[in-house]
Amino acid sequence: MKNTQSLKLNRDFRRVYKGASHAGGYTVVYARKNRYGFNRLGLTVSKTAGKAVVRNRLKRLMRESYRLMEDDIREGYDIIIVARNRAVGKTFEQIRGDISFSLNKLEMKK
RNA sequence: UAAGUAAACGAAACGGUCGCGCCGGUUACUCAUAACCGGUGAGGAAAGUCCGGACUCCGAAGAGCGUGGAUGCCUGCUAACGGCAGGUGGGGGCGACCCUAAGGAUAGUGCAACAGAAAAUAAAUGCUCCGCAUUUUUGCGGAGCGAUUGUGGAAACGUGCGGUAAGAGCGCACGGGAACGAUGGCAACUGAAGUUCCGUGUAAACCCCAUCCGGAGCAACUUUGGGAAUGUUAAGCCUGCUCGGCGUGUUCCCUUGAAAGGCUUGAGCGCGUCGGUGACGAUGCGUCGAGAUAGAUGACCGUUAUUACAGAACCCGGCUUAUUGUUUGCUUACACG
RNA sequence: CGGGGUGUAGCGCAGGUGGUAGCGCACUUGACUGGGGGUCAAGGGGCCGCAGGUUCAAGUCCUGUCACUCCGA
Repeated sequence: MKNTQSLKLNRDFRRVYKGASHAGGYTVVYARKNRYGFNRLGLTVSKTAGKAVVRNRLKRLMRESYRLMEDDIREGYDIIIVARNRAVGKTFEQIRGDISFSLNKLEMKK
């Protein structure tokens, strides 16, 4: 993704969790403004969601959803997408629509 | 056709648009990096982490010992193994075929509930004979005996006949078991003829015997700083030598965060040939097929008949577990020829 | 990567030295009360996570396996 880095450190995650959030049907989206000129994306899937294959599948769907709407998102924010356990087995369109709705609610779209 | 049994193979393919990790090339840039082009990119179990190794460190990892651990029929294969192959003994199945921790109970110790006379140096109820007492019934004492008796998983080799006062492998016939044993086999084992003998089970109870094992693990481990003190012994540079300097060595203090290596060419893979019943070995030719670091394989669409279990994190050989499809050999039953 | 623990009645736990598995709460029935609560009495409920083995006999011993959970690097 051309204008986005991945969010890695635990202290960064804890900082973002204090920011704005919106819970959708399958995901929860957190966002907080950062000091950089680009976005940072963190993905979280709980261990209770399933085995490694299931968790990787969810992360890929979430990353692909973000990639396709990256151009419409305002820059300079840290964003975390957390998958809820009920998202297991859902299609790409369901996940993408859920994330898009949450980002609109957070007024992250340009 | 049905049921069963043993194996083998596969784990989607092709195309289009967007996107990701690594490698190579070109261009731009001081570098980091960016763009473009090309190549490459998860499994049969990658899983569980149950064994064995490689590798690294622990001063050395060589030998011995063990109130430690593991293994446990034999022979072989292998780097090694608790794995595999072939066989032996035992067990299951009508059969194809399958299962098997399978050394030692005359080295010693322990345990065997309940029931039963008795659960391991057998004798309670009893049976027979003798003596004494007693009207009889019977009682007491002595000697002999191991047949009988609700039990029990297991009861003193089994059945029959003889024999005897009563009895008893006491003797005989048939059968069973143990030790020795010809033959065959590298061995486990086999076990002819014959001889001797016949009081249980449990070692996945302690134990004995034989064999093997040093410990920890890639978050292993290695490299990459600053300052001070000490020393000039060895190697290197400044010089041909000495001295001196740099650097190196040792010790202490600060920094506890980061980067790089380890990281993929290996007991490798494919196809032949030869040896072996086989596991496997030898050899010829060809070939390079992931290497990330919050962890790369995704989204949408088309065609064909199409998906279950499931995602590498140092590597390799096994084992176990999860799970899908196809094919083949064989067995049994039924029907037809 | 390495190490440990747990699984037994609806729930929480004993029993781990082989010999027919218990305790508390809960549940059912009855009695006391006009009724409820409470108390008392009686009772039901288990193949001890699963599979196989050793043994006369396994919750207990052995092997494999599944799930949950904790600790260390």
